Amino acid sequence: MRWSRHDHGGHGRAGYHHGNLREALIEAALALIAANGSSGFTFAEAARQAGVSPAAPYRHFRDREELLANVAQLGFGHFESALAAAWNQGAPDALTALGNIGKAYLDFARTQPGYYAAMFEAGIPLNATPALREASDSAFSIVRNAAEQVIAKMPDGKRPPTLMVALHIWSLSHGIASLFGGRSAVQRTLPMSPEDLLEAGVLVYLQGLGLSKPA
Amino acid sequence: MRWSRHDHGGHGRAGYHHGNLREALIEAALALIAANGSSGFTFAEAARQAGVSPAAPYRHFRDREELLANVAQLGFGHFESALAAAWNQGAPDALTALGNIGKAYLDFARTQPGYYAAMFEAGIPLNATPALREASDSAFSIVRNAAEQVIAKMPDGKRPPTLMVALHIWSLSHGIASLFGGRSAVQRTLPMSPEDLLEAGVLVYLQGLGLSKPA
DNA sequence: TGTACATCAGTGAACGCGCGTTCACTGATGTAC
DNA sequence: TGTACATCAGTGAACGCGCGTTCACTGATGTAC
Repeated sequence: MRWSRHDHGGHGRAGYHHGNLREALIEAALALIAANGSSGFTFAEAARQAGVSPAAPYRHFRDREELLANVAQLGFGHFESALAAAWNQGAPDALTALGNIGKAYLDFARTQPGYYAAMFEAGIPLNATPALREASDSAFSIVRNAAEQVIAKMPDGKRPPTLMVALHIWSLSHGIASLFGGRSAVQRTLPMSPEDLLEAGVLVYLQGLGLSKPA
Repeated sequence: MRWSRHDHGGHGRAGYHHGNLREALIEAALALIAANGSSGFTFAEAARQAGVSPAAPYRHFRDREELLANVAQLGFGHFESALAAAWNQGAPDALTALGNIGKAYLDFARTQPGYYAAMFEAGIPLNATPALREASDSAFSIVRNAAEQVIAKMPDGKRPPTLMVALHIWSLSHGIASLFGGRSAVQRTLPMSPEDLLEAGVLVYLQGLGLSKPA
């Protein structure tokens, strides 16, 4: 956290102006959502954590929902990066890399519960903002692109629709994350890790498409 | 809605005792959740809709969460019935019947948004109540049993673990329902219906297991 | 470089609201005799 | 069949609370000249 240039050392805010309030509010919201779920976040509490009066947030966000939408949008950005890193341009091979995307999905749900809840559980419509929709689409396009490259290796006549495959992978990952990942309250107990469950599911699915892992 | 025996015709409640308050509160909660999401339900409003003072619900539920847990439990009961009906004892054949379970899953999410949200989105831990856990387990066992019967037709050495298959089907259904089903706020637009997406996914998956639909 | 001034990003007090929960109470119901 | 009484399932008033939001305001910043 950075304060305005009038900060006089470690005593917290010194200046009248915060200097970084917008980001501080987003961080506070993130922490609150991670701790208490998406409904356990209030505008007032976020202001309090940022060390600012309850009216101050209105200089930066129209209302509570606009702040939430911003958190979700940022979340999709990080999500996209995480998925892209997992894909790693298809290395070592497309099938393995696609599996890594699934693992990254679960990993994100677990390690970024604040973002994840804002993105998928807060009830914010994806088209609340054009930017939000774009961020979400970009993240999805990583999966779509991965599916495309996996499919490209199939014999010509047997290629399934890219979008469908991408949606299946996404949905399976999302379902497993929702039901067993995160430390969501639903928590059904499992005889295997969510990661293993997902990996096995993706393998079976790809086999059904006529693909199997290279030895 | 039935009132106490002191009801004197269509004028609403007449007696001092409601006679059916517990059920009326559950119905009110259900309607509120369906209309406003799981967080848009309050104890006070439920009491109001049941035509009763705000203190009355405490005669039947310890607190808001206990009422929610009851709604979720009832929901799992209806869910189980719906899945069992879709399975229809494996008719006409196990593979088709398994697909029908998936469709019933989506159908339930869409037509019973109140129950669905209480069950999966309200953040009620499954072990809030032993009865809740049991209701949830019973519903899942329908899928597990269906998977078992599908697998039973496979050649001896190639049978995958029943539980794993059941979890994959459940997860894929749940993921599609969460992302594209219901009239949830996440609503990504699709080039196909959620039902078709799920059916295709299940088919590919089963093919990956070495099964294909009988002609 | 200095000064006047517009703009920006905060303050803090106040509002109305609805919520969850409690309390002593009371009307209605059911049961023992 | 009637009466006394325990129990049950409501009432309604009140509480403290935190929220979202507004308002007129003011200190700090940046810019024109």
